[in-house]
Amino acid sequence: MKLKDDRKVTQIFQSALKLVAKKGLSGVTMGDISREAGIATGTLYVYFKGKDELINALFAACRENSVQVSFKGYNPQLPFKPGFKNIWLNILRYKLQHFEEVIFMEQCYHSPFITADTREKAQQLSAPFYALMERGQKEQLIKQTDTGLLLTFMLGAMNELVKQTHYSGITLNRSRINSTFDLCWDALKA
Amino acid sequence: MKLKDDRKVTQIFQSALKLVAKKGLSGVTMGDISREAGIATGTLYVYFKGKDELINALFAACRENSVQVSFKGYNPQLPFKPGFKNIWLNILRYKLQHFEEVIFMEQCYHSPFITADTREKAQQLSAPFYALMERGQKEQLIKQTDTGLLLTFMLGAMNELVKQTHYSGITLNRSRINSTFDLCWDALKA
DNA sequence: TTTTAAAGTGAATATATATTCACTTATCTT
DNA sequence: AAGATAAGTGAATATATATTCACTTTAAAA
Repeated sequence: MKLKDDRKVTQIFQSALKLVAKKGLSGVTMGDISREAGIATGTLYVYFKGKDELINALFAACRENSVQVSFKGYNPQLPFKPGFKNIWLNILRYKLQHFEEVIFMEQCYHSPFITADTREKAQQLSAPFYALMERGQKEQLIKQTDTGLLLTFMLGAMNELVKQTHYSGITLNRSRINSTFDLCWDALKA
Repeated sequence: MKLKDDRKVTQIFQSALKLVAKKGLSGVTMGDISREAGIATGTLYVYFKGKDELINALFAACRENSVQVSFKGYNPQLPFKPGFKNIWLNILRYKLQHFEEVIFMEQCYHSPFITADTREKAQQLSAPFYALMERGQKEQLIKQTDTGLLLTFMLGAMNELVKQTHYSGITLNRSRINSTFDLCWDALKA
């Protein structure tokens, strides 16, 4: 028999992301999403039990995807700084290319949609980032401050940078990206 | 005859902030707000034309207040770094003490509630911050990078730090605050 | 090709939420 | 104290939104 189409889920997700980035979580209805995705409202309920499940699934998917992409090409054998920059660039590129996800995740953080379970699973995916900072600290390259604080500082700054870049319409060229990296590195370096 | 009570507006604002921080903008209803404020739903409409106006007014009030507090005690005659740290501390303290506003502002940024006009007026209040960074650059103390970028970096990092602090339940003691300042300063300094 | 079951539909329904309004209460003025 | 006006109320109404379901379409299996 016919099978649920993965591409359709992607399409639903894309539509939801686009709308949330434009109108915020509070401004998006199931009707909006289905219209944007070019499907009937009822079809959303074929794929998801309801709005809550849709939002939670999208949240989880974004998180998994972004973490997975972040460590692409990272080789722990290589020296710390280039490895760190590699990951930093992966994160930045991902956020720039998936601006809508940045906004969506931010909006979700304080919404009643995201369940404790979803939140917890997302948090668990942070482990590799903590490990990275700890390595930098062991090698005396990174400040001996609470790793949670360092990560939050870095990722918070990056998020806001991505937003500013998006709104100002500036395209980050290589030199601009490098000077942005220097801001981060100078902050974190021991 | 009787006058609309300023304290009641404050009470409404406080209730809205508290609820938005807990449930997100999408999860808060006019009924919730009135219940939390201990008044009838109809009373909200004595003070505000509707939900939109309430949210916009709150947004503007938060923004004005935070900017005003930021420059408290700043004396441009004094050297840059202590003046900068003074402002930085003002901002951090404000955000820590008004955590709910941090969340509210973040949630609002991509909501359909905030009008272009409100947004513009908020943006105009940023001028003193830009001027501050420009001064630092003139004195060769701050990196010669786009001031918007520098500010975004700093404020984004601070926001996220405040959130992390809040969730982890850690109280920032003096030494912890200082090391956090060092992260910011090291990032920005020339 | 026919059969079968899942995928897809969208108008109808249920639910949640904003807003109104006829009325009550509080406060100021004379 | 009486009259006048604004503030406050909350049930009733209007509106927006999520969700359902009887039905149609599609595609795999027989």
